[in-house]
Amino acid sequence: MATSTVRTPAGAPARSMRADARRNYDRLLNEARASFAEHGTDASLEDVARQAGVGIGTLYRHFPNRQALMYAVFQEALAALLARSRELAEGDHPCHALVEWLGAVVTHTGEYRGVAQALMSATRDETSALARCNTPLREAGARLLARAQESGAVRAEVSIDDLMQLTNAIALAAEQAPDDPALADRLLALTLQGLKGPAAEQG
Amino acid sequence: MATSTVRTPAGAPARSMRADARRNYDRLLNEARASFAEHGTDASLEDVARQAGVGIGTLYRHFPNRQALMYAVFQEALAALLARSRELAEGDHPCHALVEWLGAVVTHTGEYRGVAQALMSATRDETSALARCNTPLREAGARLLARAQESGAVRAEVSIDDLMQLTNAIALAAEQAPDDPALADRLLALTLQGLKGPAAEQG
DNA sequence: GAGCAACCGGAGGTGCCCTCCAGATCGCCT
DNA sequence: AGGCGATCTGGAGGGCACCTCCGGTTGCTC
Repeated sequence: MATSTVRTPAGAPARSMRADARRNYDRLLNEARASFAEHGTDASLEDVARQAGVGIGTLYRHFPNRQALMYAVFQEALAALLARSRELAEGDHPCHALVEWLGAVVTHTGEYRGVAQALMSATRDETSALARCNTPLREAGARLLARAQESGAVRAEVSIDDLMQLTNAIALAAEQAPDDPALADRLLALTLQGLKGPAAEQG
Repeated sequence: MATSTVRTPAGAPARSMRADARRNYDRLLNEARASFAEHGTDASLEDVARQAGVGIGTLYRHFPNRQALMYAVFQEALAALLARSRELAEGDHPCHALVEWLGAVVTHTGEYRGVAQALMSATRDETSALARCNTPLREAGARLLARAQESGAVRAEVSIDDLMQLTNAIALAAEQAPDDPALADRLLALTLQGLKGPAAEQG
């Protein structure tokens, strides 16, 4: 996966683009970012095109569907998350690292309302461009989880798929309650510690 | 809250309805139930009306918006959940009862794709008819949680709001992965037990 | 600067949402 | 029984968004 200086969002054109095309591509991407952040990922694509000063046909030329656009927008958040995972993988507190990274996932996902949902459904839909986001995320998470499990801090039965799915679910819950920004943290803490108290029955 | 033999879905007419009106109301409700189950709660309302053999205007007369229709459809599941909670509240295993009830919530929610999401956003939107679903659910959950906490099986800091939100989130995750029906159970189990293993660091 | 491939953009077909109101229908009342 | 008003019906219609398609335009190459 060659991540050169030029965006290569697996489906959007990367190699030598005509100057006007690149200009429009960038405008669209910027406008989509702003629009998704403000109105969520179900913002009107015609609005995005209009705001970008570009015809709707041009938008669809560059991004054949909404998912492709979301993928492109989500790219940099993805890169940041992968970088963070590498950073955390070198620290001394595997469990803490895992939880902190999951928190970062939730935060980044929450930047655009609707991304969590889209990522979740994309998990099982190979055809979606967004599915390509999930694989690297999953692998980054898997490394952190494995380390935490080796250290004994996390139970061995926990699977990375379940954990990522739950994290996405938490992100989704958090974005439904924008007036309670600490919700995500509390839910993650809940996940970490579980419900069980001192006198827990055995399940 | 008088639950007589006649449906009284708080917004849909209850008192003496003309015979033709009641007939259409019932047809619409049945068709909506089927349609939501098959296509999710974002099914076309015009389809619902068409399938019910009724004009679109009639649908909107009875259910001023999609939420009202969802509310009416979700009523019986809601009643079942409340009944189940009363049943479980009398058993001997408070923690087990709580978890089982949460499982039932996830199951019923999952019958209609989209309900989990709608319920979650309705939590913070008083104007929505669906918000009226949440309050009784929350209270039923609160009773079960309180009992589990009194018995010491569940940590005292856990709040019912967080727990319900997380449960909804799990329901949502589960409905995104229809090919893995056990996902919800695993995620609930994860919530119950937490990630922590034998040598957990303190968080 | 000529030619052509790449690109632009918006008209247009489709589908859905929701409103509105003229006409059909019901059921009470005499 | 039959009339009459309140109630209900249904679909036309305006608005919006999606996405496709293709005539016209632009940038790049030689």
